[in-house]
Amino acid sequence: MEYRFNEIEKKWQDQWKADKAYKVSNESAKPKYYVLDMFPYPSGAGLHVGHPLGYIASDIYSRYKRLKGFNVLHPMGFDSFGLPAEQYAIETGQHPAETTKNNIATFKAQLDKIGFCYDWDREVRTSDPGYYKWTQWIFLQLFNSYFCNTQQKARPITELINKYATIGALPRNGKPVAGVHFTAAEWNAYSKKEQEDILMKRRLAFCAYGEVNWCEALGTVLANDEVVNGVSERGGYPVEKKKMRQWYLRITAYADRLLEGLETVEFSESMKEMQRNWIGKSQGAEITFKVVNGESSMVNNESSNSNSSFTTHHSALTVYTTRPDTIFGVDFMVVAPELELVQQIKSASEANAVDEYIAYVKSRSDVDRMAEKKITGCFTGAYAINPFSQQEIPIYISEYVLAGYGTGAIMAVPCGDERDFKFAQHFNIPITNIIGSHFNGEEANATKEAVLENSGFLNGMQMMDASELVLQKLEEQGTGKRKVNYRMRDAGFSRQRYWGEPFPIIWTDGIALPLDAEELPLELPHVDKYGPGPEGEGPLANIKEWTNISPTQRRETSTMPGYAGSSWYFLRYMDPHNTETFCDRKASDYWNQVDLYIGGTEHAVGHLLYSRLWTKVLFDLGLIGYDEPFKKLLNQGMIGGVSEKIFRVGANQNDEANSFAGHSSNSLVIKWHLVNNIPIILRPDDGGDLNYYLFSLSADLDVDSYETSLIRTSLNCVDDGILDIGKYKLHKQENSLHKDVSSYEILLCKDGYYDSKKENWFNYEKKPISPLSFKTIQVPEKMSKRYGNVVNPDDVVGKYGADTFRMYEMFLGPVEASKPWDTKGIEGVHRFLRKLWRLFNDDIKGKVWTDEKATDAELKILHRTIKKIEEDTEKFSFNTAVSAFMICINDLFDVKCHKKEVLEKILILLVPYAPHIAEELWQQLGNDSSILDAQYPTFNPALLVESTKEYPISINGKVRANLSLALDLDQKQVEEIVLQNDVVQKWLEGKDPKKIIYVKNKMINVVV
RNA sequence: GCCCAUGUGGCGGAAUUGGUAGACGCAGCAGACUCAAAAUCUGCCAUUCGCAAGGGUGUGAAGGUUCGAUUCCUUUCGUGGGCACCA
Repeated sequence: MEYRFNEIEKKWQDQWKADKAYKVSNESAKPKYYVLDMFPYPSGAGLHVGHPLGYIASDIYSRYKRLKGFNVLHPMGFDSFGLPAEQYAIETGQHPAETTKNNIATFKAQLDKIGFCYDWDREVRTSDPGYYKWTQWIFLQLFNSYFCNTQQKARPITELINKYATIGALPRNGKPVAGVHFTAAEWNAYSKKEQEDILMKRRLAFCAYGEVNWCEALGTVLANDEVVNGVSERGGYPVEKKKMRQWYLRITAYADRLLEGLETVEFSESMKEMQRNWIGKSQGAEITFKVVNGESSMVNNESSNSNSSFTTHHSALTVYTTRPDTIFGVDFMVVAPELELVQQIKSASEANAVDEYIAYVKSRSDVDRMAEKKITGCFTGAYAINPFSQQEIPIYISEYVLAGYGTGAIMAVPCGDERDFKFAQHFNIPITNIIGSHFNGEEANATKEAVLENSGFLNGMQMMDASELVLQKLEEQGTGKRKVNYRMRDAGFSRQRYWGEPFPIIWTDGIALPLDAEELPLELPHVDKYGPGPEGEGPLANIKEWTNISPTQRRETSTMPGYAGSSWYFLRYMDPHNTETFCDRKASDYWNQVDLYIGGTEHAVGHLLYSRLWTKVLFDLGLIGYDEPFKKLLNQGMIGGVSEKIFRVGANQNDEANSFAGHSSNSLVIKWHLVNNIPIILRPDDGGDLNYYLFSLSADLDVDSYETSLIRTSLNCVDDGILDIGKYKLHKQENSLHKDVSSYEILLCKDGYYDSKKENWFNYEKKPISPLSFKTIQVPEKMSKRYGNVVNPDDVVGKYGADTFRMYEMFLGPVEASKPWDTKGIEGVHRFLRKLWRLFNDDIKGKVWTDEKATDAELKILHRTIKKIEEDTEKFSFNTAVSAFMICINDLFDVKCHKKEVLEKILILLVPYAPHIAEELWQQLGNDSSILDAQYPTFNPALLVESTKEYPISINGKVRANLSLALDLDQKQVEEIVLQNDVVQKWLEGKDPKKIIYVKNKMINVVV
């Protein structure tokens, strides 16, 4: 009987489904274990072989834990709201709900073929009304909460209202500031709208006008982490700054707790570091400088509610610095051009220049700014007064200072800051050196270890100590205070799109009123057109009857971003069908934190921070019992694709007269399609006729002198690294604008080696080459439909079976490592499974397993394997576990062991990795119950105890001999035996050894 | 520029945490079985000198600590990832 994996896998997948073998209960006497995968976005392209890597790892661990006696929750679902479905809808008119449904069906079919142990009864889809009802509900909890600074946690907003109505909002010390502080009486006298506006500034989900990343092409705003290098992460469209009313989550309030929480979870160091960088906490000081205007036209306006934190009059300029110790080195000030303050301090004589400069800055997009980092700026005509030296310091504006960070203004210390230094040079501002020889006048030196000079009362002090003293003085004078700053901004939470959760908010007379919980879910209305609405609003604004409830009531027309649904999905799995609450407290208490979370690093700052935030808020409000969602995070690497590339040769740089000379590499693409006899040059296989190449060009062509570039072929045209020219021509014909390919010549080139860095060939060796065999060049590249290098797991599973596929993906290397997919090695894993099969069944003889008693040697093989597999699985070292299985089967073959006593234990070890074959052979051994619930074998150390050890004997650290010695020998006995050894004698050359090192059970080293 | 990883045969990768470098697999070579192929099995497989016995060299590079270093330290180079006018 042979190993017919297709039949076996189908049979058991059906059986397990019928038996509900993966059904998980919330009631169990067993200890719980929660294994979670980052659920996929169901894209139209389906799964490729890279996706399941993490799923396989989590599946192995889940099954392992189950065998170990745990009640294991291992669910799967779909993050099914999002941009691509909507883009597709715009293009094709198909409703996102429809395409999403189809895509999910494809995904599920693909996943099921791999044999995962998901409890599909717990599946969640973020776009289901039954699911997003609770996303909306949690949003309302955020809306109805504020962050209490004394308790450092979220509290119901009603508590704040109570406080305002009874005691008001008064400063803890200092004078009340208008617009910020008020008494209870004042509060009670405010209009409803005024009260709501004040409350909005405290809500955890709030609405505000702010600069957002507006993407015109996508017709929506994007969160900071969705913008990469000034363009949208999805699609790569330009992004501009725009002031709009947006919803936000007040994640900045949780900055400290998000940082502290990292200490309590097992994430990789790099992952934690990324989150820390994103939060970007820094400690420093806010220092207030008095401002004098050049023409002394002092302004005296009330402070505005801009994003600067000005609380005093505009006769002052507050800056944020992490280096208060450099206060005497301040040679100028720089204010962000966007700040309103600029208008108030600019002097009459400079006003024109200032306005011109501001107009210039506005004209520049983020992309421009990043592309060319020019030094630009403009003097305002105003001066600031140094609070210690009382010196007048000129105030400039420049785009290098960001309005959104700190106070939007800096004190510039050119001797200690590179940017300040360059700015000073550019505008010829004299530089004060406060760090003596540390500053060479050529470039700034940001040292923290200098002794201060030219620094008034700080002279002679270490910078570190000076910081503290300056802070104290500032506080005494009331001109500054300690201040912690964060780079992180509040998270933009609205999108001008259709395919997302609608906000359960109705605008009434400009007040955002939440829906009642009973009115949820607020379902997405049906639309016919997905185009944007008027004035930058989303498609929902086009449906008047839905949007305009009454003359005074209007629905919110933006929808929630992609990360809304994924911020809490791990909770819904615990209690997916509950219609009363998002997740019953009993269920979330039972399953508690996710014990193991597996997913890619691409979500390091987005999804992980947001779900950590939501968890903390839910915890603060007493809705769940823990404030970190994920106990341990394992990052799987990305499996990349490999593109099969060939060379195209362009113009000969030296020979103008050549038939294809004179084309720049840019025009090559076109020329290649248009001009006859432009060669595609392929790296040829070994063997064949070198002259063919020279002959066909009838010239002594040196490829090195030509522009060469790599072009992709399609995987379909390549078999085992050899290009099929016929298929390739056909492929080109189908995909080319110019259907006539008859003129394309494919030529051979001398062999050489390929330098991937320079994308060029070097060092041609004169090897004979074959005119008929064309090797392609394999270049690792992202797996993408566009590149034609996608490998579908269905194909691999069809050819080798799910068990082989699972084990092979693990065998490729450590799960955390990124690597390109390469099908070549899969044969080895497949051979292993067939070999395992032959321990039970012979192709000719049929059943070969026996009931005989196992020998000690056989038990030793078994228990060595139990130990190794268990250890490796525990530490997620799945690649070495697979190799341990191979060693075990090889060993059992060597001793011809076909004994059930040994084999059935091996099968249990194998279940997590290759469940189908394990179950099949388990049943063949005569077991009635499923192997999925078998008991994990226990390792018996007694069986592996050895009495002797084959020691390597080294002389001066180099192994020269091996010697089998009893383990209970002491140093002296060992020395005697070792010295009698012939090889040792030879190396000693009659001398006495200086020293003999004997490490029990390890090695022996003789020092001569 | 800053931060974090990482570097081992033709290839993917092992190495019990300082103790026989290259497990396991792929590819390759030689052989067995077969009319043949597939499948399977056996042997070889870092490099170099040597008929062999046996030596030399070798974990990106250069130093150091140690009886002994892929592992620890210093310097340096390459690759990958993250952040990037964040004051």
